[in-house]
Amino acid sequence: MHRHEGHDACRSDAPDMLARAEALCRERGLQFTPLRRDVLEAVAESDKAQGAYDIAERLSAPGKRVAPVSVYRALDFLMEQGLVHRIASRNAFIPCAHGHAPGEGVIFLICRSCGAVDETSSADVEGGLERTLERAGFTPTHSILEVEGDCGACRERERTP
Amino acid sequence: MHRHEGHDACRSDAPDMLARAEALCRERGLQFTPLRRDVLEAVAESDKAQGAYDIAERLSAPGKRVAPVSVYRALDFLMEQGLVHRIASRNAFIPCAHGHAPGEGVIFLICRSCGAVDETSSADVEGGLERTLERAGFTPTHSILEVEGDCGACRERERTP
DNA sequence: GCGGGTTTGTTACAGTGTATCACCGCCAGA
DNA sequence: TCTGGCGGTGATACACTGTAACAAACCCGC
Repeated sequence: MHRHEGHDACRSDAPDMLARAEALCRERGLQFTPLRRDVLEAVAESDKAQGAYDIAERLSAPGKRVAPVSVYRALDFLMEQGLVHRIASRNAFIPCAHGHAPGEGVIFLICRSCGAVDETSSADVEGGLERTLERAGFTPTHSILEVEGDCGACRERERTP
Repeated sequence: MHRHEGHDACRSDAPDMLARAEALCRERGLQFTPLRRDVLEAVAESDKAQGAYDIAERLSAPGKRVAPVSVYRALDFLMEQGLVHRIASRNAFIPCAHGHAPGEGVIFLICRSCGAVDETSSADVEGGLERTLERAGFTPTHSILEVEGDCGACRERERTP
C-alpha cells in the first residue's frame, strides 16, 4: 500500500495520474480543464507537499501569470474528486497515490528531512479508531492522521553518508 | 478519558489548569510569567479551539494591547510544556485536558456544530499505528490525529429541538 | 442567437505566522 | 557595585495562507 513499491515509481506516476484524472472526470461528467490539468501535473511532479503559492509560481511564466486563487479553486476541485490531498500540518498538497474507497482512512507519512510524503492505510488503525469514536459517542465525518518523522530512505542515507 | 465526565467540568477546569501549570513550571525551573498565565487562562476558558488572534484580542484592553506575536510566543512555550495543543485542521489552540505521557498519542474530536474539541486516546489505535509505521520503515517523531464530526451532545440536541 | 450554468481572471482583503531589533529585568561573576 | 549575558516582552514589518466579490469568457442545450 505504499507509493514507493518499484522505488522511484513516483515521477513516472505523473502521466498516469493525468490519464486517470481525465478518465475519471469524463466518467463523472466533469470538466478536466487545462488549468486543472496543469495544477494536477504540478502537484504530481513532486512527492513533496507543495504550497498553493509554490504551484502558482511554478505555473506562471513571463506574460502568463497564474494567480493563487485560481490554484486554490483547482485544488478544491481536485480534492473533491479525490485526486489530491491536503496536508493540514503543512498547509500543502500532494497527489493522491491511488483511488481510495470513499471515506477510507488514509495515513500520511511526512519525512522531516527529505520532505517526501508517503501515503498508507491500515484497517487495524481504522478499526481501533472506529471503536474509540463509538465509545465516545462521536459521529465522524472526516478525519486526518499525519505522522512526521524519518522515512526509511533518509535513515539509510544518514547511516552511510 | 474524556474531558466531560462530570459534564460541564470544563469551565471549572481553568483554575485547576493554572495551578497545575504553575507547579509544573516551578518544578522544571521555568518562568510562569503573567503573559503566559493570561494566555493559558484565555485558552482554558473555552472548550472551543481559539485562534491566536482571538486570544490576542481578548487579552487586549483599551490602553493595553497584546500583540499576536506575544501570544504566539506564549503558545509555543505552553505547547512545549504540554499545557496546550494545536489543532492543525483549524489553526487553533485548546488547553490540554490532562498530563499525557510524553509521546502518547492523542485523538482530537472536533464537533462541527458546537465547535467543542474533546480529547481522548486509544491504546488500540496507537498500537495499530505503531505496527503500520514499523511495516513502512518509518520512524515517527510526532503524529496528529484529528476527527471532525458531531459530538453526542449535539446529536442529542438535534433530535429534540 | 439566447439564457443559464460553470470556469477563469482580477482585485482586494482577511487570517495566520515569523523575522528582527530594541528594551527591560534579573542574576552570576569579576 | 558594575557589567555582561540571558530570557522574556514590545513593536514594527513582513511573508505566507486563504477567501470574497465581481466581471469576463466559455460551453452547451434550446
